[in-house]
Amino acid sequence: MTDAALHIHPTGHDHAACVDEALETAETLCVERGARLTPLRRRVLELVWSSHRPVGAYDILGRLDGSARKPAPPTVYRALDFLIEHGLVHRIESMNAYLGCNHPEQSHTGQFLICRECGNVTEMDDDDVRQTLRRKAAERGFDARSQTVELVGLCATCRAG
Amino acid sequence: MTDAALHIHPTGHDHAACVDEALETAETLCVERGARLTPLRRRVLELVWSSHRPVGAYDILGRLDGSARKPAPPTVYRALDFLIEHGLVHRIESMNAYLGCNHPEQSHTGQFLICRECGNVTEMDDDDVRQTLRRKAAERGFDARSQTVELVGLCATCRAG
DNA sequence: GTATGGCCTGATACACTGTATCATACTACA
DNA sequence: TGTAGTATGATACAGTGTATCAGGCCATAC
Ligand SMILES: [Zn+2]
Ligand SMILES: [Zn+2]
Ligand SMILES: [Zn+2]
Ligand SMILES: [Zn+2]
Repeated sequence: MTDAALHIHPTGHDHAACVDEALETAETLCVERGARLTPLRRRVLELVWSSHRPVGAYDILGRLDGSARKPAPPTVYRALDFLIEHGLVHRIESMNAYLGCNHPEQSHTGQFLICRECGNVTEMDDDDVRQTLRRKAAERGFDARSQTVELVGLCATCRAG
Repeated sequence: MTDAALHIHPTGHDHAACVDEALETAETLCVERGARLTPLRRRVLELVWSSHRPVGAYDILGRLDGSARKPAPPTVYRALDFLIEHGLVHRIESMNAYLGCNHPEQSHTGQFLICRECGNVTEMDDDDVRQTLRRKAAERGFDARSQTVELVGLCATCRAG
């Protein structure tokens, strides 16, 4: 599972540490909330975190295949639903794919920066942006309850390279 | 979709005028640009404009059926690609559906206010929002080239009603 | 200890969304 | 008229997501 293709993040950071931290945070959070991070859900979360690029549900499904049984689509989607509900994973709407969140403490919807070159996605989670959108919508009489913000462009690394 | 979402609230506006204007603007624009707004593309645009709610590709496909021949999916998707390319239609990523644009003069990507009650969607196209997002992304070294902004909430009418 | 109820997973089948590919028809222009 | 480019028809398939029912696991109550 240490597929090199999954670790092409150009910053050369220690991604194993990202995964470890994400899993540990998830454990802690679920204990606090009385939510059950079952082995399956934990495994799905780990697979979502296999890189900083969004992962498709069927990619996850395929990689779960290594286990004894061959799970079916609902298995993955249910696990993803759980993880999303607890803020551990975000869905990238424009890609039909899923991305791990690295600060799931408070539930939120971030803003996503999608690099069209390397495919990496980073989350902004900027409160100014959130408030600006809320206000601009309110000026038009619209009460915004959830926000989807996804920007496509070039990340710092790919601009430099 | 819930029953409520299927209900178009009675804003009482003359929607036939919306459609007429949209089609006329499209005609003009395509002539200016040397683009060919063929009967099929015009019909698809008309169907997208059948309401202020995003329309699915297969909904369009179904309604095209009234014609002599029964078109296939690629027919609709190609027409939609053309319309999107010319800014006449936007794709709502979070709904896998398509919405007519009422100011397609300059190509743009707007911000969409999606009412979860009535399903109507209005476009903001606010330059402050656009610039704020560009700037915030740039602060993180990210060069944003396109933006997807979709807010879900309650429209003015549904809040009042 | 057993029963009950809730939650999690397995499994089948299907619905919805979008694309690859090749063939045919139409348009514009030389 | 011939030809190149564009638009549509048609078939088949790929990718994404859900409905539904059945079985398994675990905690609490009796
Ligand atoms: Zn990492
Ligand atoms: Zn990049
Ligand atoms: Zn209207
Ligand atoms: Zn509404």
